[in-house]
Amino acid sequence: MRSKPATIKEIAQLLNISISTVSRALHDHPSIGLTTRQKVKKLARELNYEPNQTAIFLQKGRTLTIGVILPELSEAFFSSAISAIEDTAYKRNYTVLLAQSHDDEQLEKQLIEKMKNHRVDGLLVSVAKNTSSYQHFEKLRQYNIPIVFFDRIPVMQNIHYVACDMETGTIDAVNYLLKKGHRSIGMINGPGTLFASGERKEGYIKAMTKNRLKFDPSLIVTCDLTEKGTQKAMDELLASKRKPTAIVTFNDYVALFAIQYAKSLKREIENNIEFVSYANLPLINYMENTPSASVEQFPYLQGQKAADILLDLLSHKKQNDNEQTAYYKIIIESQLVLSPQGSL
Amino acid sequence: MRSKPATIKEIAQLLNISISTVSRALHDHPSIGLTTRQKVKKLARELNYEPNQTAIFLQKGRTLTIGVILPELSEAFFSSAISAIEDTAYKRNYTVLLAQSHDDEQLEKQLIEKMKNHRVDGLLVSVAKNTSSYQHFEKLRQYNIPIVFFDRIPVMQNIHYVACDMETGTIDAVNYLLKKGHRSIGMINGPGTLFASGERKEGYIKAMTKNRLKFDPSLIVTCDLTEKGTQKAMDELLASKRKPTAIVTFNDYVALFAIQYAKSLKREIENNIEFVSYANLPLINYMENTPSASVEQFPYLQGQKAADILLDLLSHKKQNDNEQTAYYKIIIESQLVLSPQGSL
DNA sequence: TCTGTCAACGCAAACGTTTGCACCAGGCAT
DNA sequence: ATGCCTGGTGCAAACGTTTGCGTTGACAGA
Repeated sequence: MRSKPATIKEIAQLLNISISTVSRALHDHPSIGLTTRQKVKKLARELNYEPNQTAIFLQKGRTLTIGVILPELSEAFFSSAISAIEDTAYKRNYTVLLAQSHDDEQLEKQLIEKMKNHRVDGLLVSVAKNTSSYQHFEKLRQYNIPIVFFDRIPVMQNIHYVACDMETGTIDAVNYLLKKGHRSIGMINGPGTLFASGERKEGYIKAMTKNRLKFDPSLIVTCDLTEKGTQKAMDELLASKRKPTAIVTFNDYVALFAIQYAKSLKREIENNIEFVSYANLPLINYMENTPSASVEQFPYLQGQKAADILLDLLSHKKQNDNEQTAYYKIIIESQLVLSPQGSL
Repeated sequence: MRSKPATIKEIAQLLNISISTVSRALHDHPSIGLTTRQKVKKLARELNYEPNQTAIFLQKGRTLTIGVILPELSEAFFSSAISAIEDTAYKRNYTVLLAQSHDDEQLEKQLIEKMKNHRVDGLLVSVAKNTSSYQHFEKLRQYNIPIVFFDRIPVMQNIHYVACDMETGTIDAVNYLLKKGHRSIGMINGPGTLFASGERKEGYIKAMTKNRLKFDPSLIVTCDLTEKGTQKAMDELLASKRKPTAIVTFNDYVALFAIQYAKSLKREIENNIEFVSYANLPLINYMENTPSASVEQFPYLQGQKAADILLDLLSHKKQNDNEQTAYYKIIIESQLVLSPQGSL
């Protein structure tokens, strides 16, 4: 019947008491008499009263809202992460404000602004793949809006983040290939700007040296993660003196591009290259010509942890406020999983 | 340096002018002199002023925010839809508040409440699969918060929705198979409780009868969408008198299970069965042994349309306000798309 | 000189809450 | 009787904006 939601004010008028009394009654403030309290609550129920959050936000300076900015919602990895984030936020009575950067640095900056305007209490960010300057993140620090990064971590000091340690997974992956007899193992890595690229490289090198194998830099090439970029990377790799018989690729997409490209070359050798990748496609299990193993990155877990950290940060905010000393740096161990079909 | 964002008030004090002048200056109100306007804007830029949305919301009664409630974010269909929704909302300067119901009716109700408290301007909903009562939706009507449903539509009068018509797509699929010479076409359908199953069945029957072929009920089997269920369904189908040479499956997962199972049988005939499915896996393009065609449901388009409708509704709100007469009922025609690799 | 016009600006209410403080009656001890 | 506490309540400021209306001052026309 009513088109506008009931307000505390109306309740007060109807009951002939003051606004503050109503407010306190609804919050079970001890200084309100039992009878008034009950009267207020009763009427509130009848009027279907619901507090206007926007007013509360303005008054309290907190919105019970966290912003999430990530590159692409439709990517399996991120949709899984956002699912986790929403779940844990919901449990702590927070709501999530969503935005995707489409891997565009400019857009990412705008979104940060927007989130700030919306006065989110905190931010969860997986940075765009070609973001190179981090001022927009720094800026938020001045406003005391905590950020927790996940998966795609910027190269910054003093930040909270949760990421998956690709190094151990990579070591496992290389060891796995070595054990299968491969001696020349290539790697198609991501852009050097990504933290994740560094880890993969480190893992690769460590695994090689630990196995007393010499590390050939020409066996690691980078690419921009596009199909064309992958093909270029493959060309480089195949042109190297020590043609790799196995290749570790930056992610499943790159793996698929590379595999298709290798097949298109129609040469026996290229066709028999064994691939290992990093899991982000749920479907990999259903496919043929998949990488023979994948390094699992646990997107749901990452999202969950990141949200947990942020919410913890928010609930402890009063205490340490600006004297931020400790930074969360959660590392989830990646894990090598063999494809069901086994090797090629 | 400053921990709190600058306010309009501070600008006013620093410039020794009134708050209202600052506000108007920032909005290019004609009654403000050029010089003051420039002074204000300059200082605002220097102070890094950003309007506090929560205050504006309170004052204007609109939040420039839309809520989205859907069953499961990590499902490819929905993650694609939400991606579209976010994109179109962003273009119109809206932000999306996200929540997933996990197909739980109770949770869905709570989320609706929460969205209402957050004063979202409108709502986009894909209802939980076992939601049976719709009062929580009705209630919103009283508060004049428009809802647009998409994909999963409740059985209600006078609602806005956008959905995909599976029937035509199914007809196309069957016709396609008939044209390729198949005469015995099987169907592995979903549970009878799903609306979507009914549509598929209808389409199948219509296509058959329209082509003057008799409809053999034993060629339609249902399954619970699991791998085991699919295999059972396949067994039923293969045991039927008229062994199908082509099969339409409820979705891509079922198709993959069925294809793998068929291959495992290692018999020439089973191995040559042609499959057509309903697209929900983005990856199908990268795979071998895929269905030779898919009925596309356009999740991105559905999300986009639904968001468009909602935003239109919101922008025209003043005019018609409560005298809602016309309801958007958008049906997107599903469409048969052939796999890139062509048929098997 | 007076009136009217108009550009430029300020006042204050309003949006819905929360909360520190003041207030008042009644009861109790001194 | 005076003082003091205390349970119960109201006042009013504050959060940051927007906006209808009122107020200036200058300047043109008479």
